Amino acid sequence: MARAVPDTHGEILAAAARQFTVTGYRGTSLQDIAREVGCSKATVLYHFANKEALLAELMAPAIEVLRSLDDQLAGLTGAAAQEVAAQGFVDLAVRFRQEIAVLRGEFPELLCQPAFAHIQEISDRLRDALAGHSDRPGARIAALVLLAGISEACGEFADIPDDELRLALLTLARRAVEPVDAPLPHPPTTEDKDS
Amino acid sequence: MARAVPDTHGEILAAAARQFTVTGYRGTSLQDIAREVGCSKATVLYHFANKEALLAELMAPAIEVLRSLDDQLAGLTGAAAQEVAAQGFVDLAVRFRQEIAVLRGEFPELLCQPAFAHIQEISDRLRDALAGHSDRPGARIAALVLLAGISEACGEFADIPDDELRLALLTLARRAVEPVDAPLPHPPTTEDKDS
DNA sequence: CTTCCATCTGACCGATCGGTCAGGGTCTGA
DNA sequence: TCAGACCCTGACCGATCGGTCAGATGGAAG
Repeated sequence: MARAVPDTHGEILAAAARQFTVTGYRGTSLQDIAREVGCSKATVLYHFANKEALLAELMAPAIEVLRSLDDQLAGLTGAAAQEVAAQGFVDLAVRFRQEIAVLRGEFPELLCQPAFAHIQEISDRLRDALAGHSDRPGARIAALVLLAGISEACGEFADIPDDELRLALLTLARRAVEPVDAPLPHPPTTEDKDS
Repeated sequence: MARAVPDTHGEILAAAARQFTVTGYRGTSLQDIAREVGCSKATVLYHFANKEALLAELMAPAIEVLRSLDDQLAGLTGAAAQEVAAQGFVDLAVRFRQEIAVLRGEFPELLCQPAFAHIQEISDRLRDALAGHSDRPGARIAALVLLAGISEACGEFADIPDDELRLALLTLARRAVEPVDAPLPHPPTTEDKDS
């Protein structure tokens, strides 16, 4: 009753997020987004400088969290780094299921855009942390498979509640990560003080 | 041996494979492929009916192997299904690193093309087998993360020899798969006899 | 020589892309 | 009443896309 304030800006953002996850960034045209919102393509470009700016605003919160995770990771090594990386990334992936799914496959090209500067380096560090900073191929491979798999997968479980998905992914990550430093079967209760 | 037979057909195929893995199917134009081969765009379309036919011929061997894996999987249950699915898919992913990387992210749209009929159902069955045919969310999630992760990742390890990559991925898969109710009745892998 | 056929090409097509632009409504505050 | 900010639009632009087509080239067969 009060007022039907349109909030076209937000509607465009939401429609873009929906379409990007289905058809991908490249595969979604501004026309498609405008059609879903019910406005003209020119309106989309009135609210956003260009298509890239739309994507950047869409991804901003997720990128912010990724950056702070990167800060947390700085200085950590070994099993501690693995645990923080796993927890942090699973949290991030679950919270931003849609946003992360947007990047699906178009990662390499999208990373060239200035809005995503340094994202490549950050995810490289994240992968390195998840591998326990080991250079063993097995550890590196496991880390990459986990990161890619979680990213790819969590967009497809829209029906599973956040908590359940987070728990399942974290359990999986802990099981899948290649144990570092001490491949012995005894429980890893001791945190390493040096490396 | 000094034969200067051009084999333009094969060169186009190889160039397309290379470019698709880097820029994706949608992101690669026929012009791009022609430029790399050193011929005209019309030549590409002389050798292939259209862009989709090029992709189809590129993926045919991988799809054939995927189909036969699907046949092997029929009738298997529990841990046996998990093991066969893991081994089969890791083999396939390593052998067809490039081909699989092509589909990167564009899976949902590409699957609509007639050349890829039933691929969706086959990979659903594969995922189900890897989950030990369990309907527990944890098992389903682990299976999807593994399939997606392995697909995504193995294209990035061009520097690692097949054998090493296969072993690392298989070890990871066995570690990451959620164990089904019934453990393996006998020590796993009486393998090492396969060709 | 002529004929034939496989190969290859430049010119061209319609469609669609992201993006620009001038201008038309609508609301508000002076 | 009017100026100006805000929101929105149709028409249009150049570029590029996948794809078509008539014709040039060159080697083998007759």
